Amino acid sequence: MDAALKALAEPRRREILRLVWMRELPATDIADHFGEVTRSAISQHLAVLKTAGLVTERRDGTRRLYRADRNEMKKLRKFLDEYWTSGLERLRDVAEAAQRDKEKR
Amino acid sequence: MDAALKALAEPRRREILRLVWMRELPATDIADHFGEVTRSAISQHLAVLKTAGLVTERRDGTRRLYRADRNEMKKLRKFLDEYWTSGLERLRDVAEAAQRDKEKR
DNA sequence: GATGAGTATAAGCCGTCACTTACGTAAGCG
DNA sequence: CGCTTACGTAAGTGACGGCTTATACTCATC
Repeated sequence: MDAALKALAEPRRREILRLVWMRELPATDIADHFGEVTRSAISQHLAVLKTAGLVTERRDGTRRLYRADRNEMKKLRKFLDEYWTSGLERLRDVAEAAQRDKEKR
Repeated sequence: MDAALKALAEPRRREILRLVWMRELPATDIADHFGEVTRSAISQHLAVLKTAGLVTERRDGTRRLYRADRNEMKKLRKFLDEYWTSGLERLRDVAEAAQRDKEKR
């Protein structure tokens, strides 16, 4: 989850993710979309996305086809929705704060 | 939106955000929660979160009280939900890909 | 098996980032 | 007014991240 958020923090990776959101695309086509950057750079971004689980890779001959893993994105969304409000740690922190307040009085 | 995602990529900032999710908290109390890091570091994290709009600051005497801006988080969620599927650019890309396919044949 | 297309990986550069230490500032209090 | 409390800000450092250039890999084709 940490890796996914980090991966999304990079604008170029978000753009890639969008490109392969609805269809598979070979690395070259993805790279072509970014005129001002090397294929190598894109390849590295793809590696990051793949490691983060946000993208899947399928080989077809010499080509590698990438596609967004929408399910992983769904998990991320769920994480973002629930993380802040998840119970146990929440309660512990409230207790700690109350303790501090008490001590100060 | 870019700033918000970048801010969330840092685990410590997510933890801070969780601490001030349901209640205001002065900077010192937040810093105390992280035994292994300096107050200064936390202060800098708070600045990042504030710049990203994820947190609001309210002054009370010498203290500064922080609280999560839940509305901003909502906006972020919406962005994450819609970005990949937003129409126009999507269609343009599909057209481009089709063009490439055609040229290669 | 040599050649070429499609792609990853290695090495190195440079900017950014999280961190610490040191200092500055502003509000309350004696 | 001095002192303390609660904080931010400046400066410096080490690590990391994205980039390029150069090299290696892998699969099809001849």
